[in-house]
Amino acid sequence: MSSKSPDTKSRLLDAAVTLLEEGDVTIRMADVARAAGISRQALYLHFPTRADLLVAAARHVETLKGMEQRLAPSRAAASGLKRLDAYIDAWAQWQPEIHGLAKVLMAMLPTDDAARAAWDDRMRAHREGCEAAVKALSKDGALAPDHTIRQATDILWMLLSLRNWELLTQDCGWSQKRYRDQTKQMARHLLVAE
Amino acid sequence: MSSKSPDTKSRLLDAAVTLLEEGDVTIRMADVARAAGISRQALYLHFPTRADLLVAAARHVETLKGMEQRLAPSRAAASGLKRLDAYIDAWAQWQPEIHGLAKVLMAMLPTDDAARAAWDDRMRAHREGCEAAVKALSKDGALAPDHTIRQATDILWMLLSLRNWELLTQDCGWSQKRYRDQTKQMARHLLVAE
DNA sequence: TGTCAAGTTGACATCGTGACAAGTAGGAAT
DNA sequence: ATTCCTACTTGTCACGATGTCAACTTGACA
Repeated sequence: MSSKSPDTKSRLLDAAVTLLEEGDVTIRMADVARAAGISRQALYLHFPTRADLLVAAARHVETLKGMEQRLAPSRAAASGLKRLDAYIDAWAQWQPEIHGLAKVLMAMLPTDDAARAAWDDRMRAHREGCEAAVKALSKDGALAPDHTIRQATDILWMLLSLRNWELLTQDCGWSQKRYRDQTKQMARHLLVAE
Repeated sequence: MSSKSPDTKSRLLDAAVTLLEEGDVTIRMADVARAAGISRQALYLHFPTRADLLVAAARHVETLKGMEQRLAPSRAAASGLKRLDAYIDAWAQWQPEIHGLAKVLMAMLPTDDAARAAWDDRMRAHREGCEAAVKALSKDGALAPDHTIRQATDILWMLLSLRNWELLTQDCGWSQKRYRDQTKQMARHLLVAE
């Protein structure tokens, strides 16, 4: 599969991720190649299109930053409520780190199918996390009775969307801590039975 | 100000809006010109850049569809709660109509300053609507005590964001009615004192 | 020594934006 | 009747970014 030189490939991905994290939204193939110290043409040997590169970068950043480990506290939580809180903790910490990349990917969604696929893939993974939290609540009998599992998952997924994080922290100027605490509280109001 | 031929200009805007509503995301200057029945170059006489055109289209669509009138029921509402509901009604009806345009504009936000300005302008107007609803609630003593006006406005604004509408109706498959009713209910849970 | 993988340079096609120039049709001014 | 102006025409061109193609180099391995 991934022939070529593996370290060059990851050097390219690292370079892409770094540029994206710096907020370079108009990231060009030439930029990434230069940042990784190879020629623009060689970049095409590893990633045939710009979309391929960005999609790979999106996956790379997750393994790079150990998303799995961060979710461990949530999975291990004793109660549904704690699981929900722990998931929101992990997610709130995660969001600013992937913001640069997410912005670029989001901008590509309307026009680029590959970006759309990568995005949907990541969002589905996130949705599963939401669903697990909702199910844990339900198991405890803590889920508000006016919601099905499906519907509650929809709501939590919406509440925790990247866009909402962006809106509250960037546009409304909420601090990271405030985002986290308020979001937890909102999740409770929306999902948890009194 | 707007010299040239006024009817050509609005024909161009109509054409742009129509194309955008059809969901043509990769809308090109040539497409709009052709749809309006003039040459591509003439289009540049009216709108110097693509961003100018799209920004004008964004403003055009609001006057075209009478956003002002639709907000009348909200403004006239007798209680804070009714005002909130009426505002959500108007907004829920509005969102699908501007979705195509909003998608294109949103895609331009990261790179285009003019698009950013137009977007911020629209969002600020929307935010003022949210704030008015929150203030009406507060006046009735119906606002949940753990929120300032500012904070409650932030939350309502987030809840009613276009992205959330998109997420719930497109990705989660909620019907328009369900979006409306659920959103009303969520707004109550988040903002209204019990 | 020959071969293969990974990269190099350089030229090129394509597409959309936007600038620029020169020409034309029709109406209004004097 | 002529002149001027406005809105529009056609045509050309520069630019920037993506992606393709061909020919050459270099280092490792067998």
